[in-house]
Order: sequence, then C-alpha cells, then structure tokens
Amino acid sequence: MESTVETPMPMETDKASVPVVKEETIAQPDSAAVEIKEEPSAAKPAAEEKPTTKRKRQEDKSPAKKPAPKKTNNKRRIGSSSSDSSSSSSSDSSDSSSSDSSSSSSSDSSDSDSDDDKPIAKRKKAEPKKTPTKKTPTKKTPAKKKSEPTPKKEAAKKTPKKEPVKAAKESTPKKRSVKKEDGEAGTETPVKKKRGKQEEEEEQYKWWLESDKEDDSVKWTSLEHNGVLFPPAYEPHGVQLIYDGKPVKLPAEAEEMATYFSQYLETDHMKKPQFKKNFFKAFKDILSEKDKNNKISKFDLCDFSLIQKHLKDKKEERKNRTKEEKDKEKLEKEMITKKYGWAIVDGHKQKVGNYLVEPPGLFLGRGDHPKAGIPKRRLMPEDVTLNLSEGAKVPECPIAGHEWGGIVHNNNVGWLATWKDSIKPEAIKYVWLGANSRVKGKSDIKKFSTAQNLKKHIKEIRETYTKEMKDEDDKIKQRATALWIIDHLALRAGNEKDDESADTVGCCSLRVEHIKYYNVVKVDKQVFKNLKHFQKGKEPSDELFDQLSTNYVNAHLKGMMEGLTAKVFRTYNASITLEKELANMKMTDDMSVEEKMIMYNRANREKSVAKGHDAQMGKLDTVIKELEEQKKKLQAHLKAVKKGKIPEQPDEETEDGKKKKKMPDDPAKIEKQISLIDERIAKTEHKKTEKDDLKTVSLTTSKINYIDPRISVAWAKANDVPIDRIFNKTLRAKFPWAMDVDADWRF
DNA sequence: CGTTTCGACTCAGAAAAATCCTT
DNA sequence: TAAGGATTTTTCTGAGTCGAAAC
Repeated sequence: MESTVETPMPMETDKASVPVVKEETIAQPDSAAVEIKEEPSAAKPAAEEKPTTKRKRQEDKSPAKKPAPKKTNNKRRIGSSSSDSSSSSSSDSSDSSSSDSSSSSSSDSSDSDSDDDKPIAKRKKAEPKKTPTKKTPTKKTPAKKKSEPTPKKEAAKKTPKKEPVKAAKESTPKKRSVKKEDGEAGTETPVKKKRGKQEEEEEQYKWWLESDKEDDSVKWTSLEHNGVLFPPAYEPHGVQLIYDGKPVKLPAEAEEMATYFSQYLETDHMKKPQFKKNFFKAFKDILSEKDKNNKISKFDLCDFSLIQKHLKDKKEERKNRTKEEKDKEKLEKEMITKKYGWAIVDGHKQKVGNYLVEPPGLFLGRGDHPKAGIPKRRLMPEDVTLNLSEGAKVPECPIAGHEWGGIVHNNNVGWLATWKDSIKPEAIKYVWLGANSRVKGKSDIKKFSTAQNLKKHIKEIRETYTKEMKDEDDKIKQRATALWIIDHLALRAGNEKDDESADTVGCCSLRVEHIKYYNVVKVDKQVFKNLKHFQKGKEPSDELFDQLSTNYVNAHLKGMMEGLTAKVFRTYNASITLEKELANMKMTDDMSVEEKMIMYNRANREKSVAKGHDAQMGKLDTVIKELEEQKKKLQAHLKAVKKGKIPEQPDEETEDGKKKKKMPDDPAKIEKQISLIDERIAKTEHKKTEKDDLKTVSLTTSKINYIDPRISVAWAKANDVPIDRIFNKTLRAKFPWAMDVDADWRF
C-alpha cells in the first residue's frame, strides 16, 4: 500500500533517526476485495456440544500446583497514618453523601457505594441448598459438574470468614459525614460500628488492612449473587422499510435488525463499507429465511428513514417524560440495581460490574474491522454460566421457560458469570465485580508492587539488553532491541492475531512497513543499527522481529525478575516518571491550591510525553511534512515531464536496501498521485486534531491504569491539596487502599 | 518439549449519561 | 429559567496481555 514514504535518515547524530513505530496500520485497503466470509451471525443454535474443556478448570488445581506463593509483599502500612486516612476517606464519603442529600431515604442507589463495605457476614443465607438447580438439561453442564469436584476442600481450609478488620476510624475530622445511608442502611443491615465516643461511622470494609493471606489463586470463600439481567425482548414497532420506493413490512426479526442499523445512519460507521456490507448480508439472510419471496436484494434501494424517524421520535418522547415518569423509571432502576448490582463476597457486600448481559445489536469494531456491522445475537440464559459458591442459592432464571447454561463453583476465578461472544467465538465475556471490590483492588495493588519491584532490577535489565543488542545471535539481538523499544517507547508486547481482527500491532508484531525514519523519537544508535539489520531483505509486510514471540520475551523477563512481563514497563515508567516530575516541581507553602494543581497537571503532562503519547502527534506532523515533500517532488517531476524532458532517476537506495520507487512518466498518472497525496494530507490533518483532543483522555487512562495512586496521594498530602482535587469520585472509589499512605511515601 | 489454543483478566476508547456553564 | 451546548463522569465492550492447558 501506499504508505511507503521513506526518507533518508540523517545519520549524522548519534541519536539519529527515529524509527517511529506506528501502533496502528493503515487498514487494509483491499478489504473490500476480500469477500466476506459467511458468518452465520446470529442463528447459531446452541450447538456447542463440544465437551467443554472447561471442566478441566474445575480440576483441582490446588493440590497440584498452587503457584508458588508469590510473595508480593504488600504489607500496607497498617493503621499508620490513621489520621490522614480518616480524613481522606471521609472526604470521599462526604461527597457522595452530599449528592444524595436531596432524596433522603430512597437515596440508596447513588450512595450505595458507601455501603458496600458493611460486613454482612451474619446475614448468610441459611438454606444451604446443594446446588439444587433444576439441573439444566444442557449436556455440557452436567458433565463438567460431576467430572470434577470443585476445589471445595481448598476453600474449606481457608479460614472461614475472617472478620473484617476494624480499622480504627479514629479522629474523623469530618467534613460532615452526612448520614445518608441511614435510610437504606437502616432497612437492611444496620451495621454501623461505633467507635468509642465518636459518633457512629459507617464501617468501611478495609480489606487492604487484612492480614495478607498470600494466595491470590483463591479469590473468595463464599460468593452469592443474583445472576445477570437480560435485556427486554424485542418489541416490533411495525414501522416499515422503504424498498425501491415502496414500503415493505418486515418480519419481526428483520425489523429488529433494520432498527439496530438505523441507529447508526448518521454516524461515522456509515462511512465504512464493511459495516454496511456485513449488515446487509445478515439482513438479507434473515429476510430470505423468514420470507420466501422476499425481494429485497440491493442495499442501495433500501430506505431506512421511516425507522430512523421512529427512533428519533422515541428519543424525543423520552426526553419529554414528565417528572413522575422519570421518577418512576428511576425507582425501577434502583430496584434492579438493588437486586443485581451486588454480590456478597465472604460476607461483604460488593458492587457488581456490568450485570446486564450484552444486548443484541450490531458489532462495532474499532477502525476498519472486518466484522464490523455483523449482528450480535441475543443471549439467552442457556448461553450464560454462573459462578457462585456451592452452598449459595442459585438465582432463578430471569426468563421463563429457560435455564442457566451452567452453574460452577470455581473460587480460583473472579467472575460471576460468563458467556461466549457470538462475533468472535473464541472470545469469552465475563461479568466481574466492580472496580472497587476487594478482588479487583488486590490485583491492582499487586500490579503496582510488581512495578515497584522492577525499580530494583531495572538497572541490571537495561544493562543486559544494552549489551545483548550487540549479540551475534539474532534472536537475542531481536529480543534486546524489542525490549529497548518496549521500555522506551511504551509499546505493548504485541501478540499474534488472526486476520479476523482489527489490524493493530505491538512490538513483537511490528512489520517492516511500520518502521519509518522520522525525526520524532530519539533512538539509540545501536537500536537504529539493529532495526536496519532486521529489515534487510524483508518485505514490508514481513515481521520485523521474526524470531520473537511475546511468550519468548516474557519468559526471558521472568527469568530476570519474578512477575516481570512486558506490560510492567508501562506501569513502572509511568509511575516513576510522574513521581520524578512531581519532585521537580518546586512548591512553596504560599502557593494556592490552584497553583499547586497547575504544577500537578504539568507533571502529569511531562509524564505523558515520556510515555510516548506525544510521539504519536509528532509522527502525524512528520507524516504530513513528508507527504508535502513528496507532493512537491511529484509536481516538479510533472512539470519536467510536461516540458518533454524526462528527468533521469537514479537507482536510489533507501536505508533498508530497498529500491526506491521511481516516479511515473505519464502526466496523468502523476496528477493522480498528487491528488491522492492531497487526500492523505487532509486525512492526516484531521486525525491530528482528533488526537489532540484525545490527549486528555489518555491522561485519564494512565491515571486509572498505570500510575500508582499512592504517588498522587502522597503528593497531595505533602502539599495540602485535597484528594478530591486530583482524584474524582471514581478514582477515589477505585483506590481506597491508596488513601492511607503518608506524605513521604515513595514509589 | 515447542507451538497453538484457551481462559481469565487488564486496558482502551467510544458512547451514553450526568453535570456544569452559558445565553 | 429553560434550552442547549460543552464538559466531565460513567458505562460498556472491544482489544490486548499473559499464563496454562492442549496438541
């Protein structure tokens, strides 16, 4: 494809050139040529008779392996900064409370998050029904069930229900700890623990203060929940499609599909031919299946505007609901949340993530996904397997006449429910606990402590790969070069993917065509040399690191430090950089909070630069520049040709030894090339503005995923900046365990 | 064993919803 | 004061990572 621009790189400096690696390629232009392979989109009967291999997982892995208890030492400093902790926590509760002040009693849902912590241990369900499930007839289920006794014993041996550590909630400085939860707490578990004279504070489940039984392979001892919610059945609206100028009444199934499609009529998805094509194929299929003499066969003759209008009207209608209607709806929603939104994990009420299974609709891939537009079929209870403890009551199936696809009791995993994706059959979807749950929080802590640990090894690791970059063994050399890239450019590892997926790459899957020479990223001389070396004799579409697999790279990393994998570098670099930048910001006591915030944000910005987000931008700039240059060249060439003299084009060679393409001598062709380039310039320009806007987004992303929150908390404490200035409610909820650190905490 | 596939889990980015801000 | 637009937060699910089982 066209993207071939290669410019000679300025070899002079030693930090020379810049192989910039694009994380996303230019989509396959000819996807259109490739005929879409038949996807039995929906319809697929529940025929998964394959003797699910999952029975295996039930297998008691415990005896056998039980991975070496990695001793991630997350001994959080117990109780340490109690005072601060209280203050911070209080602050966060306060704001939730304030919000709901309005509707006192009902308030629950919103602040409910605060009560996830109430230890409800006692309120264990008495009825120890032995998986009484009216066993679903599904063949697979029974099989897996009996085939493997669940790791019961394991669970059993764990100390049953450990009491939540009561963290002393001493001095609560309080910014009014409003009592919102009273309403609901009262109704159900009035567990508030009073702390000495202090007024009762609602107890928070501070799991991070619990003695750490190291064994993260067991996620819970008891688990109960109410299953998952299914979207309501489709209700036909009877609005017609116009085909070839005439209205057509569609069979319900087809109407449903057409309706899903209609919602996207005014979106960018319509610009993707694949999207329309995939949709229409499925649409035709369902039509001819339901209606023998269906005549709809040409997409271009279809007019969905009536349906679109209908959707708009409905939206409008919804917008104009009366107050009562809104309240009623809200109430209903709250009822649902109450039922499905919580799970009880080892006696503690914890929020559930997305308890509504994915509704049917059209698949929206990112970029030019080959499967974009294919309808996702409606899930039924038979598709869903639930995970809960053995004694727990099996939730009744929410759709009459149906049964759950299976019930398992696997406490080595954290999910509550799972099903197979209908678009990508090998993909598995899950329902998890919320981000603020113990399980999720624990693994977050673990992630950051691995990154912290890397700090101790980074020097050696860097020395090693620097040395290995000169290794004569190409495989080692590739590995070392890849590590350099991962470490410096924060590229992802880059697993192998099949052609059915979006075309994006990471380090190990880089292709020759992804390497360009721009003046964007400073690259070590040796790295540059190696890159050239690995490009030699390969086609643009060949893999740059042909001998590497993520497996291999990670195995190597593991050997250098326990728990180390490619992605740890991202966490480590993001965290360490922010800490460093914060330290660089000179703060004075007389600065206002606002000024301090500016500093904080600036530090964050520096960090994001280091992470390479900016490289992306710079890359776009360079691309534009280069395109313009090429255009100029072409124009000059065109002029020359028109004058009748065909300039001689020497056989130039580019760095990687490839022959440079010559420019055509036919004026028409040249003109065409020019206009193509114009188009690309415009496109890139557009992308650039888009990226610009996204910058803040990626900042948030790294705040959520890569930066150890304790760095920010410590900074805030040291500088008297209220936590809520740097962490919004979501973040605060996600990182309660980080709030207790002292001002002098260091990553 | 080495390689491929599967399963579980994290991360990313788009869309939807909520909130804030302006006119 | 409402409309409506912009901004921020939340939800949702697609896209990755990576270890382990299967081949």
